[in-house]
Amino acid sequence: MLSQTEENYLKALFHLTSEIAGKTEAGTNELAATLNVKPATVNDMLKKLKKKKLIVYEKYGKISLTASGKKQAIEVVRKHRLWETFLYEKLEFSWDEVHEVAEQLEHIHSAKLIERLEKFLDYPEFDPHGDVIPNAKGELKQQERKTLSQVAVGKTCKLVAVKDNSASFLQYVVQVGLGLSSKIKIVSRQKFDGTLEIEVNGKKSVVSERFAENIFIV
Amino acid sequence: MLSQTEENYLKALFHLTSEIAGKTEAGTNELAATLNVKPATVNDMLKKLKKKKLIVYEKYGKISLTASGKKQAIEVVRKHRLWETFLYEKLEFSWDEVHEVAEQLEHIHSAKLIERLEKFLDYPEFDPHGDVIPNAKGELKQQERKTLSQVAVGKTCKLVAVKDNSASFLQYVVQVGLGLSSKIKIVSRQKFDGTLEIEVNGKKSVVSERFAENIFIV
DNA sequence: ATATAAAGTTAGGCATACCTAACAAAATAA
DNA sequence: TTATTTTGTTAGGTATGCCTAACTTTATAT
Repeated sequence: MLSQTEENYLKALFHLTSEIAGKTEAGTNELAATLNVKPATVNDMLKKLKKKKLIVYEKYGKISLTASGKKQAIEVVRKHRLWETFLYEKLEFSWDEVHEVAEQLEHIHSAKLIERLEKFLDYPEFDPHGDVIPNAKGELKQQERKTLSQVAVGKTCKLVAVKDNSASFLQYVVQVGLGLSSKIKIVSRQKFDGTLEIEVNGKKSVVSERFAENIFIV
Repeated sequence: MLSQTEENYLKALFHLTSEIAGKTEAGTNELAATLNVKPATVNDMLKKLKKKKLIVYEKYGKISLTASGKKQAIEVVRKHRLWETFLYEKLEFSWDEVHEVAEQLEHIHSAKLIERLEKFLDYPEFDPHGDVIPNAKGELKQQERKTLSQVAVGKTCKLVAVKDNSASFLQYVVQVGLGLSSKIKIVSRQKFDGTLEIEVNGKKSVVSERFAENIFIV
């Protein structure tokens, strides 16, 4: 049985290596930043997780999940999203309140509890944030993703991944105020070259069609 | 914020010093047995809890909860019993499955969660075991207890406390197969002297009226 | 009243999960 | 290509919560 901490490491690795499309490996510092601990602490845990065959990792190398590690990470994600759905739909929590409590609830160990909770919620497919809830077999229905370039003017969508992985592109993404789960509103589109005006957290930006083709949204 | 372990110590102390009527203090070994740890471990924790002013305790002395400690213990009990009710009523857990999972759920920290859960369950007064659920203020409605001698023939009741605290009596109680929460069925009563025939876990015993007057039931 | 048993305490250890400080390797920039 | 920055590692330390073994105090029994 994994500790809460181990589960959190696996979950963070899962998000770092699969939600941002294309990236299949993560680094020590990156993981440390995600978990709000120091790189030295992560290093300790990497050795432990490797010994348990939950990650693939060599000294000074990149980190990725093994099949076993990924399976357990997805189970945690599944629990998290089911609990978020419960809090939102049954206990009338607001969109922004569910996450923190679900962070705790996701670590409750009981297969029957999750099975029954899922049934009680009538087998939801998406959590309150629109993220896919993995099924009991750990299958993550691939969200059919469109790119930002395909969204109609006036619509709002959510960033779920980026296609290009280069530093220059990612820095650009950050500069526009975007990140995973950012809500993007399409303000206007130029017929000439597909240039978009978008709005993110009240801030408007103009981006090229090529940029938009590299943003996966839902 | 208390750790899960600290919460478990307070909860155990609460049960040891208030559920068995009359007893207001507990001992190190007793607490160790309840928590399935060694007395030395309990000793460490006692120092910690004392420093936090959650318990009253002197070296080689008996242990009891301070007002603050009791309040926090009751909060844990409240959470536990609300979760048990949720599992039983909403997720169709059986009577004997709820406890283990509630042991985990009771440690989730979120005032709003418990508030909303209680509302969702429509402010239940008793958990699936018939135990009183403390309200949000930590008030434990005193269960009006009858004694075993007042129960009608054919009825089944639950032992919640004993009146007499002597070793001879308690040993007798154990000998009859009774303990806290035992279910007792009244098989027959002699008109002559109130002698009862009772059934506990399928085992029948004959006890005197005086014995029955010393057993609190619900 | 004293011997024995039970209850409680202390010292020293261990694993987990965190830290800082110093260092080593790899990536980036001049 | 060498200097610098970034990234990653190691060693040694901390607090929590558990342990065993040895000891002390209190309670019980003769």
